[in-house]
Amino acid sequence: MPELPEVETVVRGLRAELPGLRFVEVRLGKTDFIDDPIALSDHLPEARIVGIHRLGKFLDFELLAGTVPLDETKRFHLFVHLGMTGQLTIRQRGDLIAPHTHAFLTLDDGRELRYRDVRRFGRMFLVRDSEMTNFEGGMGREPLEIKFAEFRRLLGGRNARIKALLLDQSVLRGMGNIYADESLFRAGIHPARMASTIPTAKLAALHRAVRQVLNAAIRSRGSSISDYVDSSGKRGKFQVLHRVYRRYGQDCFQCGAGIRRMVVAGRTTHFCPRCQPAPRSSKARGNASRPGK
DNA sequence: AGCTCTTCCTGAAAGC
DNA sequence: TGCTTTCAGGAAGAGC
Repeated sequence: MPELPEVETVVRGLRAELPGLRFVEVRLGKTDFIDDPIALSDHLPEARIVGIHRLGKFLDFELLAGTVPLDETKRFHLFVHLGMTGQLTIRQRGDLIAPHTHAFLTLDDGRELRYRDVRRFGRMFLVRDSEMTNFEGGMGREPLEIKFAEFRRLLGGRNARIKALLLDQSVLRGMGNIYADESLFRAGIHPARMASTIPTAKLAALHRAVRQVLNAAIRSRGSSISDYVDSSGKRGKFQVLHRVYRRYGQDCFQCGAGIRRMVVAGRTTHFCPRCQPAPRSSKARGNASRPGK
């Protein structure tokens, strides 16, 4: 599923190809994942792509309006969230159309940007440039940029499970299930642990682990568990480097114990019971299951 | 404040 | 073999 490293990989791929080009035509299939399909059809044609950025798990296409100005500055943004199974790829106009492709944004060089999303958990919407500050203000901090002092301030005192906080996009933007589990393993912290009980040194280890895991995943061009592909349709490679995620029942690479899974924050959570011990005092509720039982 | 449950959606995998 | 059920999960909303 696309999280920060996957979205970053897609953004980098698109950024190498698209800036300077104009959209010329919009064709939409199913539109239930698009906030306002008519707005897309009205405003994207003739819009010029001036930049492509990542905000958390969102792709941000910075655009200059063509014939229909969205506001007086003519600058606006197309936001795309890939949800669970979203794919954004650049194709030639005549290329075979994969099933579940729901948006075709034709470019003035003859190619097209296609959005495919089997489960349609993704999202697409426009944001006025004047509303960007407000929009971004409602989001959490970038995990790769946040300094430890703020990391500790935002997470340290909270009476919530540490994994729930890592997944909360209004705290940190961009972490998902895979990288939350992988970061907690590398920091040696049990996912159900209450954040307020984590010693500063451990919290610092988590802050480091988050950056290390995300950067390593970006270098591997993301994790392809099910549908994820980059902007040219290629799968990522980081899934082979996962140490806990989806390794239920297999041996921990670090200590040999069996990797377990439990539900934390409503998500399937993988962890090593020996490398990430549950704190003795506060019972880490939720029953970790062992393979075979 | 923070938790669980539900909803959205489809295909793969498990169950019978 | 083939049909039915379960599961996966990002995010938002309901209800406790």
